[in-house]
Amino acid sequence: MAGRAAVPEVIWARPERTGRGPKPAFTRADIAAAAVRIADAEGLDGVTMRHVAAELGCGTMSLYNYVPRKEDLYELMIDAIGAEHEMFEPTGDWRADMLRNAEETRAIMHRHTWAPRLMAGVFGFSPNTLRYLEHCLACLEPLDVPAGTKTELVALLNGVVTTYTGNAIATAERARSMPWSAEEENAVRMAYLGGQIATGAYPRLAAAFMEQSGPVDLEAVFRRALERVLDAFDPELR
Amino acid sequence: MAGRAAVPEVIWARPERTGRGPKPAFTRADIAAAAVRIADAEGLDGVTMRHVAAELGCGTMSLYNYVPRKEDLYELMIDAIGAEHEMFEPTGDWRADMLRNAEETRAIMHRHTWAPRLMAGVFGFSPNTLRYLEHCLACLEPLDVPAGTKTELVALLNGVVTTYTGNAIATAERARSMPWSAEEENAVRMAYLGGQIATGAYPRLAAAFMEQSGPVDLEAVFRRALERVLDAFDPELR
DNA sequence: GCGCACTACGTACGTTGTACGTAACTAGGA
DNA sequence: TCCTAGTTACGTACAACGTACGTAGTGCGC
Repeated sequence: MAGRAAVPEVIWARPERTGRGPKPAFTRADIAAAAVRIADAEGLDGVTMRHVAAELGCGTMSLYNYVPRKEDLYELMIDAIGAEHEMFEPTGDWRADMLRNAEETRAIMHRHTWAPRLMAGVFGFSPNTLRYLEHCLACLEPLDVPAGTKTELVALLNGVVTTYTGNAIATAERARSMPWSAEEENAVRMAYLGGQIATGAYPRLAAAFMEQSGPVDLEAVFRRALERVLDAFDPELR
Repeated sequence: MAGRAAVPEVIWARPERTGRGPKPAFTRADIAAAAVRIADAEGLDGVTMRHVAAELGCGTMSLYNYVPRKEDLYELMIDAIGAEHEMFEPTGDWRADMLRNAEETRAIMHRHTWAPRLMAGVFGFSPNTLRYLEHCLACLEPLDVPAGTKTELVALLNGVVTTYTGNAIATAERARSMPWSAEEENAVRMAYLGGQIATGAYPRLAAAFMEQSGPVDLEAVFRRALERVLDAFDPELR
């Protein structure tokens, strides 16, 4: 009975150990840690079943005892970095707390640049994701809106963080497997953009580019976006 | 001299035709259309170089004359569906216009369910992307904020649309290559979530779930998110 | 203590992106 | 006008991927 299940399966629902047979050599945490280590060092494309198995020191196919599909390995990775969230005691200032949560998410993603790409595609109700969601709801206790609105706030804020951080990181991550640097690629793209603007086909876009002096401060743009999202949920501002 | 360039390259910067040699059999539009057709019918994973070439009726490697890397094929696809934007005459009501733009983006993504996955990763300054950005800036003409703020609005709004639509679509798209339906997978995930909530480990999350009666109206959630983002940029509300 | 569920993992298959080599073709410079 | 250099076309080949399958060994529960 080695076949793969013909029915959907959530890896978190399957018990890590079922009393029978030899003791497993690794825990899920071991496997997740190995995969994260590789992704950090070599990028997400370095995370192959063979490579993770080698990192653990076991045969490739042994991995499939723990992880039925590669996608589940990704879920393990997301859950693993979810543990890096600090889950601090809420201060009573929901805005400040949520801002802190968002900044922390961003920091985690910068530590693990492959995270945005993964999070965009996975539904993700892993244990640590749930704990983080619960933590956010705790921070939002002082906010006087329906619970449903609070989850919408968390979702929207997370989405914005992922999008912004993901975009900021995407070029760097992609450049990893290329024979050129992220700066070089960026320069080429900007040169092309400049050329297009110079054609006069995009007057308003041109004006927007002329307006700014010096390079864009992505950090500030990100922070402004967060503030705006929080504004949109603040009853005192409406 | 068949080697690939050792320097970053933007496909849009390379001329489609350089007077020398035999006439190319296809245009970039042909290729993009073929790839889009396949992705619509079989999902993004169906878009392989071999498959696209077969759809065009040429040898696999001939494709590489037009598209140096597969990633560039993706850029072609994104640009192609960008042409589906309506670029209507701005009405003078920037909120209504931007709402319409966002709804249109969402509609396009629902027509091409692979789009969110692609857009998340690509920097994207394709011709049609630029035209759409210019169109948005035209719609935002009546809004009295700096041009930089306007581009931030467009970016944020687009990010929210992509995130929300992408999440809504992700499960369906993934289920395509699996032996089970999206509904089945969703049911299993929800069952797991219910079980977790029932443990009492996530009291606030549990409360949020008990609060809602019936299934979530994703459409309404999406629309509320849009309104909130627009609110956040509306000077009259601050 | 017996049997069965489980772990371990080597082998093998189908598929992917794409490097490389070769043949055919055509526009510009002589 | 012819020559030649740059293009197009595409078959072959390779390395790497996810993973199905089979077999051997292990140890818990009855």
